[in-house]
Amino acid sequence: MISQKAKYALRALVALVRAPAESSLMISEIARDQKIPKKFLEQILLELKRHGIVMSRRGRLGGYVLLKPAEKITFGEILRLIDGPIAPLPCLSKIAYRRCADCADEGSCEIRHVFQRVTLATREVLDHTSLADAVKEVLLPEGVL
Amino acid sequence: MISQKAKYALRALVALVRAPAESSLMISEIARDQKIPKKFLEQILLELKRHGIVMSRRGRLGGYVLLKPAEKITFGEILRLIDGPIAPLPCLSKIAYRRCADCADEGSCEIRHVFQRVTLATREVLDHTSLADAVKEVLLPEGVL
DNA sequence: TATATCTCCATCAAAACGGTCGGCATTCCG
DNA sequence: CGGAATGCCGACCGTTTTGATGGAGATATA
Repeated sequence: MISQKAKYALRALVALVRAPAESSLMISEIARDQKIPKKFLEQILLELKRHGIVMSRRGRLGGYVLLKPAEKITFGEILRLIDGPIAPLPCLSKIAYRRCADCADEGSCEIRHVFQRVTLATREVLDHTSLADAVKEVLLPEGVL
Repeated sequence: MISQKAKYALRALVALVRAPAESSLMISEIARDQKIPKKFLEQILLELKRHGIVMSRRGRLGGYVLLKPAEKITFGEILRLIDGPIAPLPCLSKIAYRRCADCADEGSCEIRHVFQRVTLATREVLDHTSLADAVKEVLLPEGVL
């Protein structure tokens, strides 16, 4: 399961993608529309800002905008940023590799072997699906992809 | 990430698969060989027993044996049993479906749409890989599958 | 009967999760 | 210039989950 926080982050970003071009959205707008606790969303957007996903303006007429084109922001990127590694085992993670303390030899670890396949399949989807893709898909009739 | 507990469960089961036919393994043997905290393993095996995966004998010469052939025990089954749903969103789970409180319409939820693909890919691997498969794979040279 | 094993229940510390609060900094508008 | 609206930031907090550990009891063998 992905965290509630990650879900909120993705929903907020989708909202920004759907916003009229060049216009920004305020935390409170997104919070209201997406039913996200406002103060929690604040934290999330701040984190996304620190990682260069969005930018913000303060004061009256403040708000958030995407910093990169929606085509260049993948689900994998956001998920790693909020929830950490995508791989189901630390010894399979790209961004946070750690040996399993109890594992004698990774090459002959049956569990690793199986989850390696899971990891590849998952990454295939998450690292090749952008926010733009996600928004587009929903507009199309069922089963197009 | 799967839990440490699930990892232990899978390692213990693999150990049972690898054990000489018809012979049982004691908690303490498995714990020693697989470097799993003994008391924790005890709980895990008990849980597997309650779910009909293994059976046990008490007293001197006691121990655990698989209750089903290794070909019939999948990674998905064990994982669901120990860690709960495999799906990354509650609204995509087979065994514990729950609506997302904040989601107006599942059909038009961009996030759900993307993670649906992840879920299918993950299930494809986990529900079609048995303990027997896992043990076999490791014996074979790289890249056979 | 002595001993080794599984069983069962209770407890526990640490971390993660999902928020919430209050104050400060910046920007706009009148 | 002053006030209001907005984002920024750090601290805090209650609950649940995780990863165990401890101890007494049941059961089987020799």
